[in-house]
Amino acid sequence: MSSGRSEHSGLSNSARQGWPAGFWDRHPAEVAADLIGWTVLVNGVGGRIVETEAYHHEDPASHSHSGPTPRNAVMFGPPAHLYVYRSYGIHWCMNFVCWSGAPGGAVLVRALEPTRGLDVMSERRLASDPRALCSGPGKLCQALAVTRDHNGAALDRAPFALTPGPAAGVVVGPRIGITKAVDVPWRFGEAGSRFASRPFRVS
DNA sequence: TGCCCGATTAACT
DNA sequence: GTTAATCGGGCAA
Repeated sequence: MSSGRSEHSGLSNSARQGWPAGFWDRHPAEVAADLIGWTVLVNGVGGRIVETEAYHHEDPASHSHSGPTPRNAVMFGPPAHLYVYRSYGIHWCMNFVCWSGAPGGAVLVRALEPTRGLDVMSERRLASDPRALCSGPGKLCQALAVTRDHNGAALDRAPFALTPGPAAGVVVGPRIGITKAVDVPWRFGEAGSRFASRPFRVS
């Protein structure tokens, strides 16, 4: 990777990335839905986002619900940055911070359709089936080698690249693995994708 | 300081 | 369907 960018074009970083103006300054559920179909790469390795979940500062299930702490501080910082946390003492999970009139919003990236660096991801995951590489928040962080070191990183700067792309359609459902606000339909996925962590209920 | 529990995963029965 | 692995955050004592 590493092309010679960073010229003084007068464009913001987000404009160079092709992000729509104000994209991140919305409710996390809107951002989460619109991120379906986009491509996220870390050092050139990654794929299309096919599953996301939204978390909001007033949402009991969100890490940001009780206000800023050392762990979730990034959620209260600028949008389009990465919030990475340890899950069950074993896995890493990554979120994209967004803004919704108040700080504390984020989108959990739950699954990717692998498109770049399949060989590297297979080595990291010790799995060859493409559907086993990024079909879960812990799995995709392992496949992309995302760890606490990336907490607070900007999405428009190396090693990250996040670019818009089309989705076949977006399906919605309740979030997974939480015990509070279990009925809020803030899980989003690409319709018909075989790379989700779990299937969406067909409506 | 100690205890409980979690935005998970893989390997079981 | 059930469960162990594993550890840091949050809260009670």
